[in-house]
Formats: sequence, C-alpha cells, structure tokens
Amino acid sequence: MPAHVAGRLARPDRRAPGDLCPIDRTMQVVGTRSAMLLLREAWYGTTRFDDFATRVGLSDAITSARLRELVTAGLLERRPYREAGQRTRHEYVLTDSGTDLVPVLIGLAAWGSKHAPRDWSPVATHDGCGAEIAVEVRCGAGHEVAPGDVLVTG
Amino acid sequence: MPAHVAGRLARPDRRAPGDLCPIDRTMQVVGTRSAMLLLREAWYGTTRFDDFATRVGLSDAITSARLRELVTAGLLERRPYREAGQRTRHEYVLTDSGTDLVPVLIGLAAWGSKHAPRDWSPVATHDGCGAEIAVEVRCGAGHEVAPGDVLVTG
DNA sequence: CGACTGGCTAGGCAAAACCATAGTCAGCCA
DNA sequence: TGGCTGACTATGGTTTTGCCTAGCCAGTCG
Repeated sequence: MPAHVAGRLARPDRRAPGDLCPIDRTMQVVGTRSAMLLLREAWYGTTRFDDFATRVGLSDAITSARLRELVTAGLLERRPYREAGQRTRHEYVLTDSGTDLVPVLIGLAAWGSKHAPRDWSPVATHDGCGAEIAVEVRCGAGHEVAPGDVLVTG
Repeated sequence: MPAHVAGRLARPDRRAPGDLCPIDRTMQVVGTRSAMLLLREAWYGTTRFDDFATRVGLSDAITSARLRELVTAGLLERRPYREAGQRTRHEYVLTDSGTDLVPVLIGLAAWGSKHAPRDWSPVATHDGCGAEIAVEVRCGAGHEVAPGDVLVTG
C-alpha cells in the first residue's frame, strides 16, 4: 500500500524542486557504500584510521577522503588523543548527528538479513534484555504505523 | 555511545568477510541516489515510467536501467495494465520486499529534515490520527533501545 | 643514526553513475 | 497515411567512486 500524498507533491507529473526532498539531501551526504560502512564501523566502536580501512576493506585513499567528508558534514568528530609513550593521534567518533543515523543502519541491516541472506548474518539484540531488535515506524500518539497509513504533506 | 560487538566482529583489526555485512549487501542493491528516490516515488504511489523520470528528475536512460534493476532485485513488480482505449502498458509497484525498505526511507527523510534543513521539508504524519511519525529502534520485549544499548553478535 | 609504524597524501587508472540528445516502436486518432 | 504519445534504447561524454602503488612525515625503538 502506498502512502498518501498531499500538497505540492500530489501532482503526479510535477517534479519536486531539487532540494525539497530530505531523502535526497541525506543521500548526498551518506549515499555511498563507503560512507555507510564507515558509519557502521564508528557505531561498532572503531575509532582509528587503520582499523576503519582494514575492517571495511577500503583503500587508504578512500578511507581518508570519506572520513574527512563525514567530519565536515558533522557526522563524525575528529579529536586528538595520546596513548602512553605514543605521539598524538586522532580518533574518529560518532557525533549526535551521526548517532541519529543509526536507525537507518539498523534498517538497512534488517532488510539485508531478510532479503539478501547469506550463510550467516550478525544478530542485533537489546543488550541486557537479550531480545532481538527491529526498527518500527510510530507516530507521536504511540501507534505503530504501516507504510500505507502515512500522509506526506508537501 | 557505540554498540557492543561480540564474536568474529569483535577484533578491531580484522576485516569482516565481504558478504558478511547485511548493510553492505543492501547497499549493493539500493545504494544509489536514483534507486532510493525511485523507491520513494513508488512509495508515494507513482507507477508510470514517465512520472518516475519527471518527478525524480532523472534521465530516461537511468530511470529505465534502475527500474529494471529494482524489478530483478524484487523490490518492484512490473505488471501490465490497460486503460480504456489505450494499449497495454506496464506499471511499477512496490512489492512486500520493497515495502520493507520504507522504514529506511523514513529514517533518511527524518535525518535530512533535522540535519540538512532547507526552507522547507515535507512532513509525514499518521493518516487519521494526525500525529507526526518517526522511526524507533525497539526490541522484541517492547523496550525502546538506544544505539549504545545494542549488542551485535557476529 | 636509521628503521619501523601509524596516519595520511598523491598519481594513475578502471568502472559505475549520471546527463543530454536522438532514435525506435506500437498503437490510437484524424 | 501520417502524426502523436508513452515507454523505452542507443550513443557519447563527464563526474564520482573506487583500487593500486608509492611516497611522506612524526615520533619511538634499537
């Protein structure tokens, strides 16, 4: 069931103005495989340049470029740290803005586990409680909302 | 707060095997701007080729290629229809698999509205109830789960 | 002092994503 | 019969994404 659409978006043959769509705007920032996977790693707690490159399987050049983009876009913070007897280095950690994207990561993972299965997928559970987690669409009144029960007003 | 990671994924310097990550697998299918925006349109109820191309602002060539990919990946269904006095045409509609991706679309839209604002963004509400909608991460026991309270076992 | 390591930067190149223009094809309408 | 429309396909070109190799720089270890 499709959503219901009202307002400027309702005419089926009219192009939505370029920067009107927030999905589009988000995809301009994190719409590459490398950006999403680096964010996944940051969510997993990876902070060091080499670990990002190795664990995601990206070249140094792409890792460097993408991390810098994510920092300037405000999803990651680059901050100095010093281990004992080591010189100052930088670590990359998720900002609040980056953390706001975690539900999207979980949604992508859930879709992949269900619709593009392999021998095996990681499982995400509620730490402590132990129950499996999922993303849900809910309204402010607490109802669970099906994709067909959404009204998009533009 | 990062997630907690257990199992094979836990060693910080070990590359996850290529097809291990379901986020990666999903991004291989819908990881382009054009694919996401075409899915958005399908969710909005668009079904006709020209409307997809016009409303998303894509060239015919990309629209054609991407729609075909989404059909073969099982996210859209292409089916014939006939209007009165017209010849048979094809329409593209979301499958159950494609509908499973709607929470991701809503999550991307929510992030864009909050962190990449413009003059104006569309608003998604619960049709009928009228309250604004959001994506939430919840466990099977019904708890709302923060990104830092997730345990990923791989 | 030189080697090694972590964290990059630079150069060259292939593949994918995208655009613009133009053409095709089927059937209905005049 | 010839034109129009919806839905494509084809061609040529640019930009982005990514890989690989190589090099750099700072500080620590031998």
